[in-house]
Amino acid sequence: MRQGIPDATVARLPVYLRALTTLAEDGTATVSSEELAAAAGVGSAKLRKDLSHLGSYGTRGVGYEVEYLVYQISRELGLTQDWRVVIVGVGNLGHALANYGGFVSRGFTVAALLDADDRIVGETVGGLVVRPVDDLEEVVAEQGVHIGVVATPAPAAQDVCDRLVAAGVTSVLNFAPVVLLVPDTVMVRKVDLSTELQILAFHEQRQVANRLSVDVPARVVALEPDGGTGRAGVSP
Amino acid sequence: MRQGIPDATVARLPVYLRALTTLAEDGTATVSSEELAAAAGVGSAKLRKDLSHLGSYGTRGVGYEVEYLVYQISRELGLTQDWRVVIVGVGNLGHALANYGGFVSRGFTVAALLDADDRIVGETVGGLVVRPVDDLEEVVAEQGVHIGVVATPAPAAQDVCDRLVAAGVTSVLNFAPVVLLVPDTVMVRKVDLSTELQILAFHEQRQVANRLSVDVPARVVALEPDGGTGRAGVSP
DNA sequence: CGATGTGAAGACATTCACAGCG
DNA sequence: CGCTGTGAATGTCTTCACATCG
Repeated sequence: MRQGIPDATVARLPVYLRALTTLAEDGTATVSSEELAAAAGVGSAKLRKDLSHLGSYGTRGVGYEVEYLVYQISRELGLTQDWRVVIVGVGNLGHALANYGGFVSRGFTVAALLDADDRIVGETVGGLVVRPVDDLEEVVAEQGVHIGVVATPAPAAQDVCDRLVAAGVTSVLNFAPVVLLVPDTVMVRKVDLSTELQILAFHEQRQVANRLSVDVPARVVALEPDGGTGRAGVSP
Repeated sequence: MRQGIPDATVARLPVYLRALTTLAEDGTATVSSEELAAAAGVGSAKLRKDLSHLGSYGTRGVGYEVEYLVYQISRELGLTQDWRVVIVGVGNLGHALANYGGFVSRGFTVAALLDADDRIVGETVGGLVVRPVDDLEEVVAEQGVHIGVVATPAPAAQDVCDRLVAAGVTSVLNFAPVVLLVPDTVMVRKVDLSTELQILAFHEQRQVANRLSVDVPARVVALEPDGGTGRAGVSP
């Protein structure tokens, strides 16, 4: 039950959480695994297996109590405490991030916005005054920042990341199109537009190829199980 | 050799491609799997296995020719042809996307920017005039759009997605914090800030817990930037 | 010789199918 | 009876270790 939730499960918990909060707003009190799975875009067996890693929070013959499950998942993800975030780089993307409502909504506080450009420093974005990037170490130390968001141009990203790590940040969310090198003790997650588009392009290409060879019952096409639960078009 | 490159491999090819183009700009002619793997932040065995799915493009005892490998990966990802993209929703995030340079850089053309807000329609963003969202079907049909980017507020996302799909789009990149329901024939990938932050929070929480129990040498390892599922591990 | 390419082994994740409980 | 929770089976990905070849 406890001790080590699989990474694949952790990656899906936020999706379940979102579906559950939506249900809660609609006034739904309980859900079956079937219903919740549909709302989250996964199979019901996978959902039940995922939830079983947190404990036995369902009722057989009934389902899950929405409010209770929201709390349990939130606790497991560490959202019952507040995490302070610093955003470095207030360009187009940084603006979008700073104004993103869901950011603050659950457990995350933007401690500061930093930028290297004098023309941006001093501006107010999302209710915060942009500070010079030189304040980085000071901000991290004084505000007890845990998570750094790198939204700088590519050339500056590694340097900013190094400074974040040196200042004590142990989680980094990277929007710059570079591979950040960090010590083993630091966790990095990357969000990359071109990567996503390129993955979509690959699937588009294959789909077009399949469309052309529809008439030809080549035996190589046998890879597709087809029929009922074939490829759902969802991210891995 | 051909027929079915694993999804996990496809998700990493863009990373290799980026590392390779950087190397090419620096004038490097050949790389070993060891070097390229380091630049991409993966293990060398994994890299070789990944590349082996494309074919035998290396030279034993030497390594890979950078230019040649760039071409082969690009071709495999379908980047040798041009994919037309429509961006729906030109708020903060849409602005960032429209101005994102790497967007156009390789194989992607923004066919149009659409928005439902009259105050934004008519503005010029990233060199394009924002058009009303009512033009969606027309734009998709006339420009032969393959990929739709949903950057709208959450409540509008599913509706926009439905219209994209009905108009013939078969790949969708979703930035709205909702689970989009689509037919099996359509591929959706999701980019979600809160999801990423929540996954980081989970690992932060666990790291803090580990730090408190000092005697137990449970070292948090491997961060591994990747597409889709984030994997990271804790070694026993 | 040295680095690729790859079977084989192992780790991890998903799916199945049903026992067990409310 | 209906739905959860879970062992067992299946499938997928990663890692190892070395034969192979330029």
